[in-house]
Amino acid sequence: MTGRRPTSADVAREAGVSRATVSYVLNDAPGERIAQPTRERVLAAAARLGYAPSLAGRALANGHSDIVLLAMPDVPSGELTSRFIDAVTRSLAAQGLTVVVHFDVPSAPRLPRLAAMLSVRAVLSLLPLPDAELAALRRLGVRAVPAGTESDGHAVAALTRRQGRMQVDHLAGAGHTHLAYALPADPRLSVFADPRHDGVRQACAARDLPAPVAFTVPGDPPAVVAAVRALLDDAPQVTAICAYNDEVALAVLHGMRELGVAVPARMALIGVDGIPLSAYSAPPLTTITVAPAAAARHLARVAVARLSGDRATPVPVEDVLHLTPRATT
Amino acid sequence: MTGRRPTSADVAREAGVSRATVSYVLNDAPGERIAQPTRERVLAAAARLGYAPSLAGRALANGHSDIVLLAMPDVPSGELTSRFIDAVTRSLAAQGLTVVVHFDVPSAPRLPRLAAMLSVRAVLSLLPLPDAELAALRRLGVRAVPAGTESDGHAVAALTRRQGRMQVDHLAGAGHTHLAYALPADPRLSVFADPRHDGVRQACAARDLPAPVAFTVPGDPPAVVAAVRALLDDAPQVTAICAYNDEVALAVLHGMRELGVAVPARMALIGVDGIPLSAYSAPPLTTITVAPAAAARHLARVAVARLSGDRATPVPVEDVLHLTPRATT
DNA sequence: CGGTGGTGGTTACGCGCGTAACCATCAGGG
DNA sequence: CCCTGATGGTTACGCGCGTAACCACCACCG
Repeated sequence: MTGRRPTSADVAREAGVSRATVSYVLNDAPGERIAQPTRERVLAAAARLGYAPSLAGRALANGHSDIVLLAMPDVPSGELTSRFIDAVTRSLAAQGLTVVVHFDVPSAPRLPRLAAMLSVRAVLSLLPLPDAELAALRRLGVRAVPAGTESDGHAVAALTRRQGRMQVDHLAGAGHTHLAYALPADPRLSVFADPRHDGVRQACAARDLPAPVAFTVPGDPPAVVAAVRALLDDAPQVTAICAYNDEVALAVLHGMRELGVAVPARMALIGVDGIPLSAYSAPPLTTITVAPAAAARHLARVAVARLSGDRATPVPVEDVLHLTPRATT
Repeated sequence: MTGRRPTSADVAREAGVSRATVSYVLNDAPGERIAQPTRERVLAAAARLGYAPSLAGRALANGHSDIVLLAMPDVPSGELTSRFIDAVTRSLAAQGLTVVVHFDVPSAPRLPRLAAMLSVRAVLSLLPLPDAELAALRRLGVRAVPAGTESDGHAVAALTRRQGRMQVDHLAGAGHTHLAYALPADPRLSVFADPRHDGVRQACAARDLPAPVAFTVPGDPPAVVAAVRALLDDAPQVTAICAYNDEVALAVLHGMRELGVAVPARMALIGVDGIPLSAYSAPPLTTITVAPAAAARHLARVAVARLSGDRATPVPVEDVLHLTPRATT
């Protein structure tokens, strides 16, 4: 009694039936052959004992568990990430699947090995998986479901590109023609920064504007000032900057302030994310605000839909992204 | 061959030995009874087949898996969180344990049930667990290992309190005697905000200063201005503010700017965290910088040490926290 | 030559579960 | 009265693994 968790045999004994009956009842067997009173006795006994089936036993018998492994890439994770995990967990739980998160830190068992060990039902991944891992997973008979690939409209990339286009739409609408794109220094962010850059380029091309001037914003304040000065010297025709995100934008803003550049008179600036601090800069930052809950729901829906094979009807983009005009444009 | 993953029986056949031998070799059985040439044949066969033991089978035989469930609280997670997960994963992997993360979102199977299903070795948790969950886990025979409790020096609380004390040390050292403490609005943050508040109070008491005036900083800009104005009106003697973290500090700074209050001349301000943006405000923010990697290692070490029952030798606090003096003090 | 003690394996079993195959009981029809 | 067909269960087996118990073999000693 003490410490040992109850097994289906305990439930069977308690209910006065065989173990098989317990199994049939608790799994709602398709060929329903158990009488109602018996069912109820079993359910009552299970409840009384606080019975929870052992995943190990079940996985062994079934050949696979009901675990879906969610592979998170090695990128700095923020609110969006945790909301995404939340949303995925929630919607898969509704299908009886349990989500377990694996952070792809350069340590720890590699993804395929862990997937094999857990006998997972599928591997879900927000970003495209490396080809090598994909192949290894397939070889193990594991369903790998990246939320899309670059070619067929990878969900994250699509959303990210869209943000870049919205930045350009706003700036071009205000009459700007020569734009720059401010990249973050952390190379791990390129999975997001590159598609956003693409979006900016595409939008410029669509409007017959010259290609945006790309420059990288370093991590420490003096270097930021130097980078901004270099941009002003090298590309004096630029009058507006699309920043990778609000953090980069606020760094650039700091550089402008240090150099005495008037914002937005001489240089307009727009970010992405709508972090709380974007409202508190001097001047407050214009940005493309992301509704994290809606974005996460959108991405989770795409991912989960691919799990069942079909394509999701995406959340309308207006619910996920919208322009927050403030004082830097 | 196609799709089916290899079992230890496959390895045994391949190596021309019995399954038991395979098991002994691969687990490095303590009473080493297998000859070296045989060992090597088995290891080679396992490698050739890409064998990975099934956790399900192993868990069933052992009565428990080698999984440690890391329970993450429902708090906004930042860089520290992911670094902590990384550090824990890394150090437990060294002990042959696999970390699996469960995000305590209000959906999804509750922690005790998931722990039972996975036959986990232990449940690790950064913050103290609710008593109800703790009891449920114990009843299931699962070792629950919160990284300390409030009473005996809970690791996160200790670190957090320390930050509050460091804030006061700096301000009092500069001659300030009447302090305020700026609380965040999000109630989920109280697990961190409260101990930090404690630290501030303790440090004030230790120096015979009056207790700090607490006030809450709301989420939207106009409300922030109002809150700051209220503080200035209600407690005009206050000359310095300890903010819960840099975000709160930057919000307060915005309020000061809007009200034309001179910082630091009329009001000094200090944050906690050392987020990148703290360097880019006008004026740049003085703060208690947290080295996220070191902090995560420290917390992970405490948690992992408790798993093996003993107490960790903590990382020297100077490696984790240090003062970054800038222009707001 | 019989016993004795290693050495290097093998055989046998059970962990908790799902499920195919089987069986007891009873009502109804020929 | 026997056979048939439901109905409502039960018994038996195997999933992949760890490990206790067992055994074949050989060297050595008395």
